Amino acid sequence: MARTRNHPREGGTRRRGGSSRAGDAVTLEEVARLAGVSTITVSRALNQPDKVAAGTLEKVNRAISQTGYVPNLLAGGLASKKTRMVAAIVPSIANLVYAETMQYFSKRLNEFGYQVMLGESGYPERSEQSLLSAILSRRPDGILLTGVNHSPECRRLLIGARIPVVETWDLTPTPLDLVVGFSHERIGLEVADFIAARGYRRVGTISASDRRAQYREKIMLERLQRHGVTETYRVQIPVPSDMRKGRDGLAELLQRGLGTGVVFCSSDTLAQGALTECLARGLKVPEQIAIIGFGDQSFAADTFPALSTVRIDRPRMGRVAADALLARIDGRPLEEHVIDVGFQIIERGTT
Amino acid sequence: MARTRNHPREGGTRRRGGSSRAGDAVTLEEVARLAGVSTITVSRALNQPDKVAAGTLEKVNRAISQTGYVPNLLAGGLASKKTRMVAAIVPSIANLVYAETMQYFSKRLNEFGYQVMLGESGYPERSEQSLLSAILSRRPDGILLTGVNHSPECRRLLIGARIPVVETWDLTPTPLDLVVGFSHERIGLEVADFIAARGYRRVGTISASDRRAQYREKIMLERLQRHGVTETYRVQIPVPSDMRKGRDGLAELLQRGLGTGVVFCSSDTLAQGALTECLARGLKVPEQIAIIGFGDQSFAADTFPALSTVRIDRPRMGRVAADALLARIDGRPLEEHVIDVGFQIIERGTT
DNA sequence: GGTCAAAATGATAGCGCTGTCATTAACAAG
DNA sequence: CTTGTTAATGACAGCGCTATCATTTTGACC
Repeated sequence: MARTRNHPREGGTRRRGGSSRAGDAVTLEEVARLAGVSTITVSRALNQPDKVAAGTLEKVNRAISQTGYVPNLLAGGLASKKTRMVAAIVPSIANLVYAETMQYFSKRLNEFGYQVMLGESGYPERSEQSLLSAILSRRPDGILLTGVNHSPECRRLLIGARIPVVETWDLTPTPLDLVVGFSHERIGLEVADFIAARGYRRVGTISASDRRAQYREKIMLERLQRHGVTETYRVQIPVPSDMRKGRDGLAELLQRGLGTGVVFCSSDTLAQGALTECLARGLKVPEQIAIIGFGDQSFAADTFPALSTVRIDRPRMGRVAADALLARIDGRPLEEHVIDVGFQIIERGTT
Repeated sequence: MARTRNHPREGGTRRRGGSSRAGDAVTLEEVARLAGVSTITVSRALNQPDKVAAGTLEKVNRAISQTGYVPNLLAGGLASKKTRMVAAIVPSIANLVYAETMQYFSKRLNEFGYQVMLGESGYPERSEQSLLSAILSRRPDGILLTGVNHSPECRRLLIGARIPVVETWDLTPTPLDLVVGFSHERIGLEVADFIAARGYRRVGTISASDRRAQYREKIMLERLQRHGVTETYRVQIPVPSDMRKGRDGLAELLQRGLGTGVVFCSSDTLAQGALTECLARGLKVPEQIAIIGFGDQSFAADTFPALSTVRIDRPRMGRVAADALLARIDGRPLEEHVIDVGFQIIERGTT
């Protein structure tokens, strides 16, 4: 067969043979030839420029820009066993609290030449294990996970991968490797104390059916009981949280008998929904219904009234997770394998 | 179970040379040996199971699960020149309209065995070119871009990469390759007509300093002029948009003299901020201030009053972009290279 | 000029997989 | 019993890069 089958998809713009470049992508070898050096020198010029003489460096750089060379990190990664890529698994990127954390995480990593590959574990159709497997196939240098609960198969895969792992959004004394997060238990306790201290006698909760949210709620309710607050109403909503569910949740609490009191929501979004429902019904906030959110998302300070909430320092969590991972990847010693970024109850207008 | 490996997880102390990782990763060869077949057969069992006899397949699968083999897609990609990875560049993942689109885009691609690598172009510190370059180094099989305006260097890189490209969130008769989006011009026109038809005589805008938002605003204002609506007030805010900026924007419009009228915001988030500011000031919506958002994000229907807005079908855009890319990657013919997913003005309670 | 260490560069051998044949097995038809 | 055809499997050569070690060049110093 005389046909070349290099590019089965039709180019549209230009056919082969046009410019200096024949058929395929430029390789190191081509650059080396043009610069009159060996391939390894070009490789060094790219990765350890200080190990190459200034004149050579210049020749190489000229050859690179002349050819429009773009390194092939697949080949590089295969040879060096370093992909300069880090994977991250979050429940959903369409949830701002995770997206924001990822933004800071990626940004930090980018500064050090790493790329982040994002995976969403939120789909029930796709097991976390198959996601993890797909991700590990690309040999990331490290991986970030959300939460500390993983199936035995996942743990096995992670251990087998022998790469640094950082778990986030939770805390555990026995991390797989590293954990950067905060204590949902302490949040539950402190929110309960906060509520009790302000004298609320009736408490409602709107919580997503999310392990961590449920845990905060459970702890809070238990503590509340100890404070003598026993009139509680619970509404559970399926993920993903949105304003509608917050509105509906509040409506249901009301219908169940919560006349006045405070409502603790498992996210600011739900809280904003609850707040809106109060508004729509003409209920005074916080006089009749007080509301506490979770997350301290950017909008929390700007609702009306401004939302009282639990602040999680997501930028810091993202950055600290990135730094910890980088340190482990570089083999630098780490002071702590368990990093608590804490939280803070922010009291604004809704309580 | 021939587990000869030790427990390196403690490590971090091992110096270079000491292959704390990867040195002992299971390879195809090991699986092949255990299954008593050649490596290529294992490869086929994985990638084209129908080309392998049932018995062999079973042997191989047993060997795979015994060894805990995880394929190395770097090696596979290098050899086959197919990475089963698609890159996507969005301005910001912490902006739900993009995050959501990406969610649907990724989901579709995942179903076909592709992984998405996300890049954010929003940082001024990092040029789009360097981002693109970093991404192309990983040899994605295709790439999604946000917008249709790219620097000459970026265009060169993209053309040089010789992979399918889909541009989104805009429309152009001359896409680099494919474009899946909607017309900002038509939105500007229709919103203007909508506003004029309802008899608003005073119009304010709160727009992010984003090329597409500015363009919609410009077109709208021009058309409005033709409708004889000339009392206009414009506020421009820096990205990223948030509720605070919407509130401040509305405050500024009011201060500049917009007594009553309609305000067109470049995003639902800004609109929600504007709405909240009205609420805080006791202004009646829509009687005194009418508000139109953009995007139709999930919360738009649930604000109080519910937000009138321009709906963009993000799930569809994500899916269509994925399908188009998949078709191009597989070399399947495409009916259209320019796909308009349209938009829709949704009238709710704020107008 | 000679010596030696450091700097600069290069040759070689893979990394773990798949494309491309070539080979063998299995089996129906002549 | 050929012959031809398809199914199943394998040998081998890379893909484009970097680790490793070898070699050459440079230059500081006596």
